[in-house]
Amino acid sequence: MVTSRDVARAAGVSQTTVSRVVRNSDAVRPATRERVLRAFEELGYAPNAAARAMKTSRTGTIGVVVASITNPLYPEVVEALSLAIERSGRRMLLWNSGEAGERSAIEAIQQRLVDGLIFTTATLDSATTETTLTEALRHGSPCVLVTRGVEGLRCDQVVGDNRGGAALVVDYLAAAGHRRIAFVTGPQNASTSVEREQGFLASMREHGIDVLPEFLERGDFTHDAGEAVARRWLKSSAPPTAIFCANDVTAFGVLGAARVLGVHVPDDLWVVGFNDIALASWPAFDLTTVHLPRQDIATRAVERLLARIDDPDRDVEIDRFPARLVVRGSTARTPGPDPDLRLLPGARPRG
Amino acid sequence: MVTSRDVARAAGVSQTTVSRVVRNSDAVRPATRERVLRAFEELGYAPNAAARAMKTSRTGTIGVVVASITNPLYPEVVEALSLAIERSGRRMLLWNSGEAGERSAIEAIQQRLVDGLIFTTATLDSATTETTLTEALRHGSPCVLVTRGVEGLRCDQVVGDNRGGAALVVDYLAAAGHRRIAFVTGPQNASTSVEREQGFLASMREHGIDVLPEFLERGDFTHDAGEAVARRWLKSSAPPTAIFCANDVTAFGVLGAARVLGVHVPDDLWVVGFNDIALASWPAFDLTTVHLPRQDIATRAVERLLARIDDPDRDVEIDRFPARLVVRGSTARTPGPDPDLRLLPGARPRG
DNA sequence: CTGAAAGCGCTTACAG
DNA sequence: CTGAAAGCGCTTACAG
Repeated sequence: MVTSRDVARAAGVSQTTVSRVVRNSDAVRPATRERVLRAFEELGYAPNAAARAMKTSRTGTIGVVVASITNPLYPEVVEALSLAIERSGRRMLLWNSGEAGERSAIEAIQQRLVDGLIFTTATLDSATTETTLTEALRHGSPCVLVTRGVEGLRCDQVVGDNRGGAALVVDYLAAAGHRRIAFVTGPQNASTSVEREQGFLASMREHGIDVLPEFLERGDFTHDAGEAVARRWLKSSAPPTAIFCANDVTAFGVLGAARVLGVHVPDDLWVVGFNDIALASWPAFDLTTVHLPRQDIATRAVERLLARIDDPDRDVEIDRFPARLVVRGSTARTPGPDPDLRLLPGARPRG
Repeated sequence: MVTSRDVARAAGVSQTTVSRVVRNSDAVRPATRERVLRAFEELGYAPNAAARAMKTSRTGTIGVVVASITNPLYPEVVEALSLAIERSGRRMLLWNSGEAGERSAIEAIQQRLVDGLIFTTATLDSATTETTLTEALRHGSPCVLVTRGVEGLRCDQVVGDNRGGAALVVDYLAAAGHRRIAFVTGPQNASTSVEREQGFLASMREHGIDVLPEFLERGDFTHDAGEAVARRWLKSSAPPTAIFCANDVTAFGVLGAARVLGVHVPDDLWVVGFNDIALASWPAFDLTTVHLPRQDIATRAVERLLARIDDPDRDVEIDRFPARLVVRGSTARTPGPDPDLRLLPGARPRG
């Protein structure tokens, strides 16, 4: 390995000067800098990251914890985060395995392998019980929650307006005359699922539409859950006229079931998702859904984390980004009772 | 920060002994170990990763370079790799941004931020021109190529049998009586695309089927490319009866175009992909495709990398895993001229 | 503008 | 079984 000492010898300067050139200090004479840079080239020098981290107690690495990268939402979240992290001149260490990944990430921050952690899949039990996350927060480790939040947790959080987004969907369906509206939730420990369900229920109440108990089903954010639930509903004697899913992937499963059973979308059934992932706009799905500004959320999350790393004692902040309805072919594009909905999807105020 | 020195003081032992307990050395009396472990708990000690890395010149971190995590193949590749990396007790640093990511990764290995690198998206120009990859190899940095290879490069490579997989598809289509077979390639600098095209052309020749020039189209592995090409073909006066795509995502685009144009699959058109990603089995696509053993490939790649890290001078090895045809609803499941194909997909020998 | 020296928090011979 | 000491490769006051 080539060290700064080797470079110093080759350039005929002290190791201190080499270090100054590496860090772009201006306290170096141009001619000296030149000589040192030439020695860099010749020897193929690269400063040792571990040594640097030890002195500065900064690694330049940000950890990101994801429950499952194969859920198609997360590649988009990870891409947005990695872009923001890269723009800040840092690197991304990724953990992919849910519970185990979270534990391993917490360990990493305690070992100072990363400067901070971004959790994309926090679970709601962190609000009340001791988890690896609460433990990390107690130790003062810089953490930010993104996408999924935990109300009441002393931790920076950057999320979307899930209740508002769900309400937009109900407004839209109700305005089009739907009454038999079914809802498929996600995991009960995900804030996204819980808040979307709350938004759905509250908005249905506001519109004076009953939620039939059999039209409220527990899902788990997977394609198969959506397919299974929809099969049951669509084969029943009194199926829903619209199915709203707590995420897009579940809605894809619903569309799959409809196709298999010969139920025509949107003539016989409207389907709505949540997240507006890239696949939603593919013609195979052409899914009406709720859009969240993913890149803005990711960028803000990284900003918050860097601020927290700089000043561990700053006040905790919660950012909530607005949702927007995106109307596509899985619901009728043709004018319903309220044509404004078509023209300004998501622009219509609630209530 | 709590250091091993703090723990030593609290436990009334030397810092050396603390280090021994951390590394699970057996040269510590059980009673002493107990006392030290208690001090760990009390103080919340975690060994500093940078200090350890500096002494051992091992970081326990493996870098993975991906061109685009939002191409649905790569979450599956990354998941398989991360599982294998985690099983080896190491961590994964992920770069997501193609060219820039590759450069940043190479920098990281030179700074000894990672012990080795896995490239999932090597480009063929590395065979002949100087790239960041060839530079890294020249410096003796441990690298492995997975999924995409570069023939003639002095680097461990773990890939699938792309030519053989493409031939399985042609065998299958030809046996079913197809003659008007079109092919959509991927990027010309990806070995997967090039080899699948070569396999397609060679097998078509073997079967004595002409490849019409207008039925060989350059794609780029994206959904939109598949959709655009298929729209053109399907609107022409003499469309193909089967479209074989160099990857699944392109085939999804073809299926989307068929749906939009009212072309029935598989009655009027057969569609075949390559990779067998999870989405291929969703009812929206139900895509016949070529399966590669992704987890086996990933596990082998990590093995090769760890071996290379241990012994930088060992011989370069190329592993090529067999492909298997998976027949689904985008091609007729009903018996064609050769019913064996249905019963033993992929089991039929070539030639 | 430049350099000698201390020290970041570990691991690892070495000596006992 | 235990500890004192050297040293991994940097950064950063400090002195000149």
